[in-house]
Amino acid sequence: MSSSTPSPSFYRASTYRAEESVGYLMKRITTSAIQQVDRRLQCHSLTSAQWGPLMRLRSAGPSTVAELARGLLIDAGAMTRLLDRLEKKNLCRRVRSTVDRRVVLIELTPEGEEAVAVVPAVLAEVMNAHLVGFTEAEWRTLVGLLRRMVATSDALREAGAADAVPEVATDATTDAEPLSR
Amino acid sequence: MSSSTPSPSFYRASTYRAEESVGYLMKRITTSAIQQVDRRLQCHSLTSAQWGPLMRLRSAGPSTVAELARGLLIDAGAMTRLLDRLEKKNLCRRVRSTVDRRVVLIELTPEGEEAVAVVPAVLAEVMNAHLVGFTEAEWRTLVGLLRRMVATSDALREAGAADAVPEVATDATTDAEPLSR
DNA sequence: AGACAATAGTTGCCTAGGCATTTACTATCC
DNA sequence: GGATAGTAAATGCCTAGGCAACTATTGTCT
Repeated sequence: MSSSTPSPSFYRASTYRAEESVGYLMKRITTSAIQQVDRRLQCHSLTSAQWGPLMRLRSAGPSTVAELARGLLIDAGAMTRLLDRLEKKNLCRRVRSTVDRRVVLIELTPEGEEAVAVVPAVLAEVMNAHLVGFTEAEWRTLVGLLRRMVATSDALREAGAADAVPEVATDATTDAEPLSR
Repeated sequence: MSSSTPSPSFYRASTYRAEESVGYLMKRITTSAIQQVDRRLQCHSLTSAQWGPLMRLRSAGPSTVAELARGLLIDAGAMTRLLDRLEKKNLCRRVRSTVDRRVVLIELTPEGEEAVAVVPAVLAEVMNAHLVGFTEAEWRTLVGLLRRMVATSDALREAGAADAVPEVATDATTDAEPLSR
């Protein structure tokens, strides 16, 4: 492995400025979006973290804790506690699997289905509001560029996971280590 | 107020899918970037939240708690506690202002300056790594689009703050005396 | 001068996420 | 068939952010 394209040099340590960083810009945008969504959902007593699992359960049906955590990019432990809060609010429930008694299936309650029903409209509204002034072509361009970055980040993660394996892995046969640790 | 351009309809409630949402895509990218930065800075015992204030202090010099919080898009209370941790690690120090005894100026310690020195290189490296495959033109396009979204989100926030003021607001005599702030 | 509002910072209470460890259960290997 | 490794979920300890209440200080207005 590690035969990847070299990184570009758009940013350099000596000239790095947050205002030009795509990371900082994205942080500002996502902060705003989360805030707007929160504001619209607080009357439904849903927080920014809580509609995620509910939406996922709605579209994919009953799922395990691990599946939800992976899909929402959070830790399994955090997911357990998030589900505790949702279950306390009676929006979802845990059902122990009978075939493999380790796994817990999470499913929406009727109240959960009702609560999550308003979410897609809110998300669409907030996203659209942040894209005021964009043409459809510009929007598609943006989505395309972001998708490429997501793919790159996935590749980065895989590469990192590979060299994070302290076992057998690569003992002395690593011909190139681009960014290891 | 409220004479703004109507929002586009790129997203609709009935067809909303996370995979096409710029919000979800940005979340995935920023999650990855934060993770990568954390990994590279953990040997310097700096977390993803902690290099922010240090960088800001480095480039802008001693600042107040409120300035830091605003620049880093976090709550003032959270900033107080973050500074507690940084001060405990001896990376910055609080100095009570003599002209206005309410304000606390935060300044880097020598250890803080040393610790933050490596940060720009890490940020540049991680950003570049996420932009593998991008031409410079594509990168500039992306930054341009993101900047427009940031401007839109700022406008959204202002508008929201405006209608969130239930008080005096526009009484009829407000335009007469713009005196002090 | 004294009442008043505004501001800067802090603190308490809540949700939230990361990481390491633990517990229960399952699969595998000899 | 029994030790062992692996897996799913949960738990403890940490950092972290939002919001509301509070304290101390400053500015303003009459």
